[in-house]
Amino acid sequence: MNLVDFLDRDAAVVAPDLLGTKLLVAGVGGLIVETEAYHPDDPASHSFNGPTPRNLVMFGPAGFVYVYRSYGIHWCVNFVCEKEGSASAVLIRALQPTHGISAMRRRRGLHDERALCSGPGKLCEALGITIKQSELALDVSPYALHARTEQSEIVTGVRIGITKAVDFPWRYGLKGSRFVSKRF
DNA sequence: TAGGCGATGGTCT
DNA sequence: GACCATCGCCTAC
Repeated sequence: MNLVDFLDRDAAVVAPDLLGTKLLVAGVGGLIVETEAYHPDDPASHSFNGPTPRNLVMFGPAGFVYVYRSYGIHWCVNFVCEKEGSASAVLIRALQPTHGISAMRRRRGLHDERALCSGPGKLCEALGITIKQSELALDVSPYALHARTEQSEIVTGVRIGITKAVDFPWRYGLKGSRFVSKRF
């Protein structure tokens, strides 16, 4: 697929469309089972208050990766979407591990496969994503994103862990997946 | 299974 | 100096 065309759309369209695609970082990763959309005019979005050194990549073209530190401890990874008007992105919240599971277990210090990537901070640790992997293109090594092979049923819900615009249903998950961070 | 809470540091005001 | 797009451990049931 053409990655830039795929991502250069409304975040609320891209987010559910990403479910079932395969994200790999240096060969380690799995199927995306949970995402959240963040809109340009969304008070909960990092881009809402305009560009800063941290979020600048969100104001660039679609197809790039935005990594930030959350709660001073964790890393979270976003895909930059269309920039029409301002900036938008999709937060990747959970993966179903398929590739490099032994490497993920080593990084996470965990055996339970379900807990390896069931949250934005967890999947970054499992895939080895830090600020060093921010502002890189998604279609260039070490990143790779592969189109899904079959259409999947999608469930929606309210976003998690935010304090603003809490009632927009911009959280998307693969129906019935055991690998999401919280049940819908 | 569900809810409370401490750890911890970059970013912005 | 305050704010957090979290996690994991601990309780209570």
